[in-house]
Amino acid sequence: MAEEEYNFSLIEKKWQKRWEKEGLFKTGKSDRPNYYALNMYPYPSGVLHMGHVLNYTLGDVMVRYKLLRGYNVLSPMGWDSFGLPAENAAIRTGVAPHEFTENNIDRMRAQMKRAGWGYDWSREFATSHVDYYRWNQWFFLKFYEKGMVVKKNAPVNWCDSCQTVLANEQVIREGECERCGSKVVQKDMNQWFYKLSDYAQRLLAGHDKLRGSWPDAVLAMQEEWIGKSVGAEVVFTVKETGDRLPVFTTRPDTLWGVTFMSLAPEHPLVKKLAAESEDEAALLDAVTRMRTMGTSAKDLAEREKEGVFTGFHVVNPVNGAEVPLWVANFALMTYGTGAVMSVPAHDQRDWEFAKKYDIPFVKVIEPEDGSDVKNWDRAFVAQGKIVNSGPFTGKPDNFAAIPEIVEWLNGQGLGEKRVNYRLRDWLLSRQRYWGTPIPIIYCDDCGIVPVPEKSLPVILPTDIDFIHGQGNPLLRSKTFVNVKCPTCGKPARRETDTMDTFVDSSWYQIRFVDPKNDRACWDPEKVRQWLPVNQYIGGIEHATMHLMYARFFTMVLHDLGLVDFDEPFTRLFCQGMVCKVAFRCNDCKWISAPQVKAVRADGSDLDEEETEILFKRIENQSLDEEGLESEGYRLVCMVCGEPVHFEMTKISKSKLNIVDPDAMMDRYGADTVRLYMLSDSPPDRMQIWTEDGINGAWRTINRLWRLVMDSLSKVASAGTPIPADLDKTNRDLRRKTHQAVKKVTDSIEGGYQFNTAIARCNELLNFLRQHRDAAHPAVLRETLEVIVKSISPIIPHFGDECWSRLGYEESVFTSSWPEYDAEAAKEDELVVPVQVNGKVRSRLSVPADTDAAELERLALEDAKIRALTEGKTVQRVVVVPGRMVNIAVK
RNA sequence: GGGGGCGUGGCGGAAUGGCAGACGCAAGGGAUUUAAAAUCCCUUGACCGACAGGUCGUGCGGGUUCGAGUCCCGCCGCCCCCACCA
Repeated sequence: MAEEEYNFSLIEKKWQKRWEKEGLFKTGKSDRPNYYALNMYPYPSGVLHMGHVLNYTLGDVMVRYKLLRGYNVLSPMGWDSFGLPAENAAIRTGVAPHEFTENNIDRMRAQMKRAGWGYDWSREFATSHVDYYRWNQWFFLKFYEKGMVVKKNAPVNWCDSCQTVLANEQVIREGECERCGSKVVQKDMNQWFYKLSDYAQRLLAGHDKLRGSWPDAVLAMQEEWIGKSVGAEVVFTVKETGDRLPVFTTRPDTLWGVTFMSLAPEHPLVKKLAAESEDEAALLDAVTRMRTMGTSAKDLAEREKEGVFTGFHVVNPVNGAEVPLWVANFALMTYGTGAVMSVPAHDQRDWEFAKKYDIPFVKVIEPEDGSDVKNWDRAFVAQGKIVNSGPFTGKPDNFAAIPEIVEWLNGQGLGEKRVNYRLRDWLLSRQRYWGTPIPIIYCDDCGIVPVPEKSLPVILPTDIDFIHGQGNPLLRSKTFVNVKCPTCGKPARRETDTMDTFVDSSWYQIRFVDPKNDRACWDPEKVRQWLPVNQYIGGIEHATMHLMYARFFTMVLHDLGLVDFDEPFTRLFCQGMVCKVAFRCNDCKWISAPQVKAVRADGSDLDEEETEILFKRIENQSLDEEGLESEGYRLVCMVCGEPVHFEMTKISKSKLNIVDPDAMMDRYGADTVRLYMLSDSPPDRMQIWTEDGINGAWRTINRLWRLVMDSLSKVASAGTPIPADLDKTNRDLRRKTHQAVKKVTDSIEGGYQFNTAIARCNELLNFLRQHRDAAHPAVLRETLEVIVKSISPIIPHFGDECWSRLGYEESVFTSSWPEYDAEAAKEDELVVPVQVNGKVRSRLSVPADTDAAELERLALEDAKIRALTEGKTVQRVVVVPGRMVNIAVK
């Protein structure tokens, strides 16, 4: 038999050309039901990484599956092309950002085509093109008219390395910049904001709609980020000056226990009181010191509570008590009112502060044991009896009494119910060049003047000098900055800040339905046809950034009457991280695998083969650090000789454990890479990359190929009917085939379980390999077609090649998903386990339709069972026909 | 401190409350080969046993059930997110 090697390189190119030529993924009007599948579009960094490969492969499998299921599928791709890397490259190399961006797009588009991902490229756009970003400006004006965008002075996050402010959401763990990882500092600045916080309640309420179709983790993160808390606002008064001082509290039940008041260092009242203070300088000094302390989570956790007494007092409205007013480093200006009523007996933070500064404790909630605050070693925060609290003294359950207390406060005019959110407004301005210019003009006479709609777009100028450390280059572009005031015509100046690039990604999913429209942002008819997105796929790192902004933006667009839905993504799927073992040297930090040397405990070298085996075991986790040591090996750094440790971690440049998708496709082809990414684990879990793993996927493809090729001479021509009177082997083969159809379909429909779908195909493949010689030609064809179709969304080039070898002219993706024949899948004989007291003791081979009574009879008659039940009392027999028999004996 | 997720062989992982370990990787043995690669066949949870077979086994402790990896309660461990949020 002539062996034909699977030539992936020729085959993949051939089918990519055909799909493009035949417009397989071009979408227009159709009678079929619509399905909009979207993957998070990439920033054009220039190269795809493995995270992209997993993301886009998942999306592509769904697109092809839905095509086979008869849908009219929209699968677009574009570029999130504004942002810092292009601008930084310009500073470094002198290449203009647009040029850098275009080059990167060309490279990545070629990589995407090579991976075989099917997109409607006629819809492609890049957000840095004026045809796109002009609509950012148009939306800005619409938001402005509606009062959804404001300019305000506020404490903001400043990244010194990126030379720009950042939104709250873009400061990640430990107070680092989301882009560059540098420490972020707080500054007071006058900036543009979208009023995200106005939508806190709507964003939260929307979760009801999304629950079940978005990952729980994402909803939980958003909920946490929105941070709703219900409580009361109570107005205290500064005794000496009469200034009103409202506070927010979730614990109005402890109002009678307030023994001091804390102001955030940035609180406006601090400056005012300092001016009236006897020792202004000392107070301001202390406050300044507090403000310059770090704000990262780590800093905060390690930092001691610190404060300074202002010399002033406040009056507690519920009982007239006069308590000292402090400035404290734990009070945050950005939450509540910036002032905290402090109850040391019933709040751990206040407890610590009061201990340090010797402030009194007043017990107002009594624990069950009746103990006193003197005997506590920490604040009492659990449920208890209200004591020492005016009209509420004696209430048995403090938490249950809260609504009543709030009601009373309201009646007395002392306070009212208040819902507070942690969510802050979305800081929009960026002091950088490569973004959408904010369409605003500043006029000395007219103030802030929005650019009139008819003067849009405000085009980002290209005559720009990029100089490192000189701030936003737009400031130096006289032709850009100098402009006439649209209202009075006098000389005025343009806003030089640009928009956060997350504005671009907040509505790109809508633009894809009408990407070339130059008269409107979109045609409402096309939007109605496609949106909201049926299935969105991307990384979970966007849970509180992009995904939150896009939801907000959609809600505002809805309220502006521009769309008639208010959630952008009906279903969301988040893929897991792609990980690989990484090596860390004590001295040089992360090092790449080739820089690691394995030696024996005595320092002697290993030969090449031993080394290879050892590293393979480390890579596939069959050897951990302990095992390595106990086997008498250790790893050393080839650069400095220091010991080396290893761990499984996300593939990244900085950890030096990257896998280059191009190199993998050179070696194994796109289909093998795709198959491997999906075959091992469920796609929402961590994926581990190993050489052995990709090699296994390569073997699977070749096994399949040989099976199909070796069968070609035997398969009947398409359409040959399957005879009615098949022998047992052929009936078995048909049964397995149709059981596989059902299982594969369920695996895909039941939530992206491609690992089990692939396993089912493998099972069928293994079965067919054993029985191919006995297979009837028509049955053989049926089975082969099921395998090829089922696997084709995952390895599409392979699928189409096999499909054409099976004699079809058209692409497999224009055919239809295999049809499940329940009759053929039915078992005619079953092996039913018989348990005694829950343990399997025997098995019965019976016709599939044997009823319960018959099963019970057969089970009790079974020799093995009788031996075990002899002399005992059968108490109960549970029979589940077709499943099992359980006999309870004593 | 709060929230989310997870815990099954040497590894990734399968199991509508009903035969635990599908499928794959790694490992061992064999066939083929001058040799290697590739391919094909067999074995592979642990323990006892020559075999037949038996015993134990899904992080730990309880519970519900004829029957629990799966459901309930209480622990332990790991991962992720948030965190001086009043």
